[in-house]
Amino acid sequence: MEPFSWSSGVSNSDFEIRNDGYLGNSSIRCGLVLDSLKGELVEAPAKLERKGVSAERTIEALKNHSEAEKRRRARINSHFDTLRNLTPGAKKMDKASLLAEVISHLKDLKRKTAETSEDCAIPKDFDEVKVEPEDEMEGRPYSIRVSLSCDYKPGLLSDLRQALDALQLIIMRAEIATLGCRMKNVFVITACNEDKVHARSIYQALRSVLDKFAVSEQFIGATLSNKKRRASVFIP
Amino acid sequence: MEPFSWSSGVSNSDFEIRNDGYLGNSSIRCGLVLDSLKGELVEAPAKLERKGVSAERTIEALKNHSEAEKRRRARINSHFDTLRNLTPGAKKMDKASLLAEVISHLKDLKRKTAETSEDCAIPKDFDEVKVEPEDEMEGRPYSIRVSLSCDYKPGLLSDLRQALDALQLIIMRAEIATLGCRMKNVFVITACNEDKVHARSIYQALRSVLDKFAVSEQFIGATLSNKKRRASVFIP
DNA sequence: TAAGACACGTGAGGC
DNA sequence: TGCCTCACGTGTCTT
Repeated sequence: MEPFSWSSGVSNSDFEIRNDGYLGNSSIRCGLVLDSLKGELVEAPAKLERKGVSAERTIEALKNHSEAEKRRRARINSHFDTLRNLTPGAKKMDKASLLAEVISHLKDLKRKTAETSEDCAIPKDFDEVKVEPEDEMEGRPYSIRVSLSCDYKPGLLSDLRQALDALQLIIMRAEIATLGCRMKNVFVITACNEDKVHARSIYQALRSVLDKFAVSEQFIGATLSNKKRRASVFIP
Repeated sequence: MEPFSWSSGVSNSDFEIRNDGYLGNSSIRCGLVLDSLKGELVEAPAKLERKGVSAERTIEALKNHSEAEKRRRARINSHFDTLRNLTPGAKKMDKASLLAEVISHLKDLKRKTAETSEDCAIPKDFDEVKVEPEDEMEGRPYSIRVSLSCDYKPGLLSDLRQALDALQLIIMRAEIATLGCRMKNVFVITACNEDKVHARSIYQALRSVLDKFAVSEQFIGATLSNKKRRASVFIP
């Protein structure tokens, strides 16, 4: 039993015809390819024999084509290499995994930059206290990032600092951004001792400081704070 | 004149032999390939005829192979699509250009994050005043980024502020980071009127403020009216 | 042996 | 027509 047959398209006469000095593109091959749908070897679609094209020109074109394709592959692969070099730990990684890694890296960086610019750039219009774990602080584990937006008030910062001191926390980093009368404050803190830092108590301590200042404002009067509030609107 | 010859390896007997039910991997092809170095069609290197392998198994293997390769290509291409989607303005871009774009984007983001973390994170050990153009501020053109590291001193910030006010500058953004006794300060500023901002005069104004405090430290012990001064510090 | 990754040469299709 | 990009099936090397 024969699974396929040579007889149909690849007869001797076929070869003789194709050997007369004029070649179609695919007549270099014998014309048998695997048809993966049918699962058998079939005759390749017959090409027109171009009567006006010489074999030399066809070979020349074919050579140019394959060389151009080679250059294209080289170009792409050099970019792959570059990516491998500037992606940490992605050396000797196959193309698919490398691309996946690059994608996640890209998303990561995008997220991080968005976060940092949100972090420090512009105080929010509304008051906010945020307490979240900070994973990437070298050395100290269990450090915590606190960010809060509020109106600027004299004495508020030192009160905040005292509140954190009372909880026996070390301030690793402090950033303050102001815009108009608004203020944004970012702390990175760890515990003095090796105890775990309790986000909830930090939040409550800071919140109560802010509340204290908010209450004091109610007695001062609304006209001043209105003016201040308006000041925060006029700059991007 | 014939540029190549069919006679050498692809005789009729060759085909008959290869049609006996046992095929080597490449015997499906006729065995003629383009040698791009010599620029002619040459006989492909002859494969061993594996006597123990049936044609069915070979076809099966070939099918599996090509399908696996298809899956691999699909995997890679889907990553290319993902990259196209999350790279701004890289829709409908060919693979090489896309990769180049991704690479420059990646470098850009890396540089930006490094800059911002250098910007704001930790005050330098040595005193420094840096004045540089800020390109990416929306709305306002000709804005300038000023960053300076120095020891924290009471009253220094308000003096800096007065110095900038004297130059008729608007403070768009102010960030302050402290670590121990050191302080880092980043301002983004533009001119009040439409005049071009002069980096040199800004630098000199800030430098003279720092110099003043450096000198005054030699005479005074810096213990005086700490709290009062600190209260007036953070208003842009 | 089998499965995976890669480079290759080729055909198709877009300007 | 020529040049370019892409998908395809294949040969080869590695695990």
